[in-house]
Amino acid sequence: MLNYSTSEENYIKAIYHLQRQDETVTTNELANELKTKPASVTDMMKKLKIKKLLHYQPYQGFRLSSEGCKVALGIIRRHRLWEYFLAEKLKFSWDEVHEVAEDLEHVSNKKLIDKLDEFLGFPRVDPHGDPIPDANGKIEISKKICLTELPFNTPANVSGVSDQSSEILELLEHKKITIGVKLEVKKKFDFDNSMEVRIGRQPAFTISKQLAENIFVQTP
Amino acid sequence: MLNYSTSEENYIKAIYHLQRQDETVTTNELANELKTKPASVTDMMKKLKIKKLLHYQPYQGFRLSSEGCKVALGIIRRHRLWEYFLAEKLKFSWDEVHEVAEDLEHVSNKKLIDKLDEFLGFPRVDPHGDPIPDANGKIEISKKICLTELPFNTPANVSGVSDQSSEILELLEHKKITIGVKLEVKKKFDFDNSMEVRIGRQPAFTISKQLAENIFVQTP
DNA sequence: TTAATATTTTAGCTTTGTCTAAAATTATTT
DNA sequence: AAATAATTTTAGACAAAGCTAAAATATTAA
Repeated sequence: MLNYSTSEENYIKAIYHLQRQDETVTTNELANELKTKPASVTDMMKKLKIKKLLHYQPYQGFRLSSEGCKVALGIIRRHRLWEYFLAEKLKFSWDEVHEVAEDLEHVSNKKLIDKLDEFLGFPRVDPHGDPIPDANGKIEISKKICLTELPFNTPANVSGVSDQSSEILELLEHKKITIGVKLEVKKKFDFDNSMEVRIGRQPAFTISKQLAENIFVQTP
Repeated sequence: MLNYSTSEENYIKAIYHLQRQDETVTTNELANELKTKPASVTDMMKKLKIKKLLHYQPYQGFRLSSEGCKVALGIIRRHRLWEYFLAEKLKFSWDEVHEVAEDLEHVSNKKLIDKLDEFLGFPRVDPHGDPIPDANGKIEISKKICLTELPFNTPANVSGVSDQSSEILELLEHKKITIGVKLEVKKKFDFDNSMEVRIGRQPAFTISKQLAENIFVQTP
């Protein structure tokens, strides 16, 4: 596996994330994501095409090649392991880890990352509930859905919240809803769209439509 | 505290280490240390002078300003804390940590480093026995001397070995001489320059001239 | 104290990654 | 289907950090 510059890595990672939703990524989308200019994107795309990391025909958008995907998964593995380390060991709060991991992820020493993985006990998800690729780049693809879309009686793990205000965190803490907790939906009420959910075997309790809309879960 | 590029940081760090021995650092010395060319050094010196990180008159060599020293100590703090982490937590061996820390040291997030320091229990020396500057840049200046120069009956901590061959490591392991161990010299023999040393209160034992020449110690 | 040698600096070129402005292409409307 | 609008690419510049070769300065030696 070759070595790529920080800039190249940031482009590869951004394309990987953007092409999840859409089929092919456009120049403007990527420029917007990376807070750069379309002309810079085109320059880099030419470079990454030569390195065989992506498929790209002028004016037709681009997507990662299988080699490009492998590289992206390596970067994401590093990013998420560092996020886990920062939250779990250094006691960074949930919303701080991403920014710091953005820098750490570019230190690409395979032995370092594999030993870090081992030290952390081979975690399978990062502090936001996103899956961590293993040393071979394998990743558990479990789609993140909104709690409002979870069918009845289907256990799912809480994997994140979209709003990160202190107000919502206060409420989540009170209701003992934290990342990784296993939830299932028992009832929904059409009147106000509130729902009753249950954590494990504990008694069910009610959460509002507003809260449910901000909670994301993953089914294994 | 401003932010500096990886390249600038490498120059600052190298000057810091070189000016320990000598008073003023020369272009050739620095080029040699950084495996670069004298012309590149001159370019960077002009840049660092403008940033007030060093004192420099053309053809007269250079030394760090007090601001430059502060920056250097920050880099060294990061480097040595990561070295400690790699050795202590990730179980990297002694001679592997330096190279990996060379990359990690450039991630300059103050909160990250201070939390790492706390997580590690505020270690005072790195795995080579070199002191770690604290969050304010204070460093315990204890000179590293060769075991052959240590006066009789003066306890000192083993802080490193110059040779790192497997042969010497085997011998050190056998004699239970590891980094941090407190030693004192009891006797020297002029015939072969061998010496008798003692670890703590244990019985004294003999080490050869060749071995003593490769062991460095620090007096508190 | 000149002359020869070594060191340091300058000048000019290269690469990487960015930018702006203009040209080319694609998409949308009328 | 042509005209307008939006997107994308090209062309040309710039800053950072490096290099080589030549010029300038210091040092050493005769």
